[in-house]
Amino acid sequence: MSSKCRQCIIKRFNALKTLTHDELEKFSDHKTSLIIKKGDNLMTEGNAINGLYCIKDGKAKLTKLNTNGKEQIIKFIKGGDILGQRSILSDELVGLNAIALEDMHVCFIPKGDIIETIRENNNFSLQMMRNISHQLNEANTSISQMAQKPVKDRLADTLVQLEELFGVDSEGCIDVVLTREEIANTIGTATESAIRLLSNLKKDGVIDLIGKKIKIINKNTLKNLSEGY
Amino acid sequence: MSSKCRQCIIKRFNALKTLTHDELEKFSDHKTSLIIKKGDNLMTEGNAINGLYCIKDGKAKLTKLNTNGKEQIIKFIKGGDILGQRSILSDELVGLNAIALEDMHVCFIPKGDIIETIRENNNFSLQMMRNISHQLNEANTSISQMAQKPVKDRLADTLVQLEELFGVDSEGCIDVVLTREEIANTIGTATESAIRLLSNLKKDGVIDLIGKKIKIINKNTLKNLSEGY
DNA sequence: TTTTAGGTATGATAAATATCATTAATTTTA
DNA sequence: TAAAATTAATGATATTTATCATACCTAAAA
Repeated sequence: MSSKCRQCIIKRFNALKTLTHDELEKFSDHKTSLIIKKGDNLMTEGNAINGLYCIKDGKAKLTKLNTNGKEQIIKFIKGGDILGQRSILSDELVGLNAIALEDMHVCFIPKGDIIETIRENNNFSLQMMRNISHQLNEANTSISQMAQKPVKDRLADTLVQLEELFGVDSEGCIDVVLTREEIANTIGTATESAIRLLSNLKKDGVIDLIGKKIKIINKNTLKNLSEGY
Repeated sequence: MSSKCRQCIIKRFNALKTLTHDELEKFSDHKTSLIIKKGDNLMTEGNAINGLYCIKDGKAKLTKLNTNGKEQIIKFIKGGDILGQRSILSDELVGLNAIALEDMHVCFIPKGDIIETIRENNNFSLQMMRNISHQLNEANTSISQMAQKPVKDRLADTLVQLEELFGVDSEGCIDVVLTREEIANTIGTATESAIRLLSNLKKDGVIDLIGKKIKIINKNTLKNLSEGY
């Protein structure tokens, strides 16, 4: 069941690709494989974390609970992604909730092994830094967009990004199932507003709505909308 | 004029404190001291960066130019801060403009020395990671607040944060001079809206406005406002 | 299968925020 | 110092977005 890290495909996509044979063996020996059910938390805001999660399969939303009780979705993750680096590196509490959008297969690698590897393998730590730095850049862009762009533009941008991240299914729909509320919580608006704007985009022939699924018909129009045109 | 890094006070505040005697000497030999005039750019969005800036003295705003042409202020920095880590670590172009809010004294340390030190001094790179990770956490919080909180709450929060960051002058005013437009660009609203809300806060006796300077009279009320009460 | 609940959709209305216009104050420049 | 330019302030109005109400649809539960 629980296979070797050395053979895991996800190590191709991230900092794990810099690991030596011995380091991979160490991770293999110490790792735990777990299944996270849809709706369950992989990480919880404010908790301590004692390891790194490697997402083998499945999708999750990273959220923050606001003082007004509303959920803000900060980011989406999928197979190949690594979770928990930020908290481990800064030695701070977890800042985000990670909630499974569908059943997930995940490996957990204990903190000790990670810290040891950071200290010993320069390429690994450099790759981690690169990753976090990239995320910081994305976050800064997000701040700017949230602060300055109207809801309609943010929705258009989010749809384009979701398609790029998750791809499309056999019918050409964005390959992730989100409730309208989750879409609203991503762009930072009321659920009804998100629904209304989606309906408008459908009416204009820019997207199609098939149940919960969304199909982008005219990506260029969406891209223009996201920049305010 | 251009003193030794070893004696520089700012090394106490950040990753530089982990440097060895020899590393500090190396930095000292290669560094350039420069003076940035108020309004000048220290870094420019989209440019490559070939070193790290240590802020010895002065204040700057870190901004992003939106597609609609508006400036969004992402962060403020001051003496003791380091600039450019993110771009150097991720080997990406600079993501933010750094614009001096007053005349600044800055040291520039070439990229080569930084990369070398990252590879050789584990504590240094760990400290850098810690810093970036912390910034990422702050950025995520910012996203959530921008997306979910009304302008009034964001203004209240910003005022509290500015006072915590820059402290107060001899008259008890927040010790940084910002135009109303810059305040608006920080919280992501129209200049007139920011002005109006500041006027309201003054009318309610929560703050005082003395020219461009702002004095917080009731910090608790501001903190409550920032959480929507 | 009927019932129930959660999610989606849409109208009506209220509240928040932006824009436009104008004046006043302040700072910069000549 | 006077004139010009920038910044601040405030009213009037338009636009955006949220909230409330209700209906409809879909999927799970009894």
